[in-house]
Amino acid sequence: MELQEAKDRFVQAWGTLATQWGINRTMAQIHALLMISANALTTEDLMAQLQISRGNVSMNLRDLMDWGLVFKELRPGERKEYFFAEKDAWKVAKQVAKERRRREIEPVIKLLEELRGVPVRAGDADSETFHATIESISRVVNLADGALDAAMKAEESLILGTLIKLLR
Amino acid sequence: MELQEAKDRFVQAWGTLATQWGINRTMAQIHALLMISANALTTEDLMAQLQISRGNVSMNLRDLMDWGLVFKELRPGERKEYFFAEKDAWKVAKQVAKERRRREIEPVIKLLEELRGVPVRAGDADSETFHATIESISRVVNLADGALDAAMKAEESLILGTLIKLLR
DNA sequence: ATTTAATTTCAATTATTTTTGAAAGTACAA
DNA sequence: TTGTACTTTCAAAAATAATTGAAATTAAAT
Repeated sequence: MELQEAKDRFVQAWGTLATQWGINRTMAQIHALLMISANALTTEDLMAQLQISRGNVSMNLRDLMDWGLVFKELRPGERKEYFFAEKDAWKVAKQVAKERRRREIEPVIKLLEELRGVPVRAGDADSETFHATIESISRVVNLADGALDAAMKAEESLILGTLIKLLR
Repeated sequence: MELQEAKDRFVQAWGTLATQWGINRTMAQIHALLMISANALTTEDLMAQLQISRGNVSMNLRDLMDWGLVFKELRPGERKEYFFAEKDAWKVAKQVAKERRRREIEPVIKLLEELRGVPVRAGDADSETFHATIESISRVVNLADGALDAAMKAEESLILGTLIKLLR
């Protein structure tokens, strides 16, 4: 396989995977392309390589920067902006975990806290099931939240070591 | 808050969360409703409570059964089918992890293996970056794959214990 | 065998999300 | 200050995903 073909396959596959996880295909493709590029790229480069419009590149780059996955580089004497991505996948995973935790898990934890406060009516099967399920979900969500927090703070090697212990 | 209001809020919130994770809103709502219902529900119940069509219920129930999250109950002497969900959130999480791993992670691992096989051209910065990034992603994806596998096999208490160790 | 009570399927519709492209905005240079 | 080279914005269009509803299908009861 040629390098160019390999790159294309990677960018394509990453875009497809992203849609299955609620992430915009183009955003994932831009990110993938920046991750495998040795040099920072311009808007023009991204437009040409992914065959997409200027506006699309601009908006998705902004989102990627909001997610803390892509950065802007300004070169002295040049007007146009260059973009590059963090290439260490462990750092990327930690950043994604951090953002999803903040944006999605935290609001859910708040809702679950509220729902746990709804009074149980003893003898009412529906009320009891509701409570038991909310409690069960709370436990797991808090567990996941703690796991993400731990992973965010941990080194990759520490997680790996822990895993090996878990697996044997 | 009334029980009915609490249930509605939960079903609604779960549907919204689902869309952020690439899961169909209605599928998540049906699942949520079955999780907090003491009794198995019929297609009619789901249609009425979620205000959706028969076809929609039918298709999403099939998907939920494919995911191993919802089951069918046949009552002697009754023609219609009753549906219920696993209510233990830890078991649900394990099942989801198992399915996503099978459906999504495994194909990615296969692709990454292939891309790792593409020969590096020493001195070519783009080729070297491509390789380094693919290697880095492979490490993290395999780590996540192992973590999911471990979590699938582990008891909740074991994960919790491990987490506490990680956190201190 | 026929009727009946249900479920499933899928083409057409509707809703949602993404993308475009051109106008507006920004800011550097002359 | 005007022009130039770029970036951002956003209403409209296009693409994609979800939903409907009625016909087809299934299978239990008569």
